[in-house]
Amino acid sequence: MKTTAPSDSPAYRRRKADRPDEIIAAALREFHDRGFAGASMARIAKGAGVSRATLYLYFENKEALFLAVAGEAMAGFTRAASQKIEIGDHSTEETLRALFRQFYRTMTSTKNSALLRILISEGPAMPHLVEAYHSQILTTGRTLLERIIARGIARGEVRPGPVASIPQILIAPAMFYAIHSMVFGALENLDEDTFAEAHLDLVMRGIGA
Amino acid sequence: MKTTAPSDSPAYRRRKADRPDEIIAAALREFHDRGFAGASMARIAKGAGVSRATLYLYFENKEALFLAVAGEAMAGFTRAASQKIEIGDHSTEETLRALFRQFYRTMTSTKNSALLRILISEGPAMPHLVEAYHSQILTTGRTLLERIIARGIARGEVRPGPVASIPQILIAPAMFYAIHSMVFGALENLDEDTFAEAHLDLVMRGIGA
DNA sequence: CTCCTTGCTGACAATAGTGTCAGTAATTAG
DNA sequence: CTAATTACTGACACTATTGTCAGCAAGGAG
Repeated sequence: MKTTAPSDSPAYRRRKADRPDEIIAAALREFHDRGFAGASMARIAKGAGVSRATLYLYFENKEALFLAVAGEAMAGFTRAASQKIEIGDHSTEETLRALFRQFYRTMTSTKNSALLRILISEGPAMPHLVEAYHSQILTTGRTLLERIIARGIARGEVRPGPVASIPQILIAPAMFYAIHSMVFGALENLDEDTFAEAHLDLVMRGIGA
Repeated sequence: MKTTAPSDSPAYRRRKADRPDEIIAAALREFHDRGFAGASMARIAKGAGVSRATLYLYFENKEALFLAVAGEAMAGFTRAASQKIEIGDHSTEETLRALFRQFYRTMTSTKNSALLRILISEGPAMPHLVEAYHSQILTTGRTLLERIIARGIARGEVRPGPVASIPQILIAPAMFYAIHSMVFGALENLDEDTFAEAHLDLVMRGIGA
């Protein structure tokens, strides 16, 4: 009783070009919700609107699909980041404000919070993934912050001190926020703007000259 | 050829009192390494030196064991925390220094970093666990920070401002540190003392009057 | 319209894991 | 030393999931 005429409206369409992205999108959701071990290829297939066997047509196995998902999320992250954060001729405060804003917006997108969760939960079992994230994202962000701080010191806007040697600490509140809303978002919603403002205030007073 | 005389040295000992703790300890390792779905009751049993069936003698099923593990970790956390952090008559800086030190020491213990990882990865599937953590630990910590800040303001050591309304942000760097070493510890080791010092410096300048 | 290529699927092992149970043997009581 | 108790185990049934493969049918080529 599904179709009046069996020959009309084919059971499936051939869409070789679109499949990988659709599968990756469905897989991202599943891995995000259930982690690597808990994810089921059957559910991913259903989410992507294909049969389970099709997954193996495009990805060698579950782990290959997982790495494709993570790689895609990382690519998206760096793509979004490199767009806006070029250091212009603004003050240190304005530069950091723009950087943080970008960071908050990026980290609260499902895609990147999923990447973060995945990294934390599956890290021990996937050292090459951790390594990739570390070299592709962390070191980039670190040198960026270093440049901003060095410039701030040169301009007399930033005071040299222990913080300057560990620039990563400046974005810690943003990561805290991301994780907090990821885990406790349902129970207690920290307002993003308020938090971001407090973050910038803390940092600017904390490192200001 | 295992034993010369079969009747000597029994195949197992009955140790009803010690089993639960040993099982929970083995389970903590397994859940930490593999997450809930990835954990295997067989490996936990082997780690605890008992047969798999014995686990079901003490815990109804995998989830019950998991909740026992998480509950134990939380109890240990609050036990350790409530010991030291009573607010004495020290300056705000000294109070925060002691609090942070306690926090760094606590969070880098395997037990609590495991709890954190578990919470992040299994949170969506275990809302009651998230709720328990939130009410037992987060709110306690929050009110503690609030008291410290309020006292600091009253004394003129702390400046009122946006940070004062979101006291959680003060421990964000410590959580950042915990997660960073959890995920990237093998690749890049942030020195705990250096980081803690920068943390305190950032916070004290950030909120100081 | 007919044939051919190939994207896609349903069905098939094979494996790994959970939870159960009757029975064994370690320990205690008498 | 004997009997009763019960902590503990090995083996079983069952389910869920992964990865494979021969064959069907969608859609272009001629």
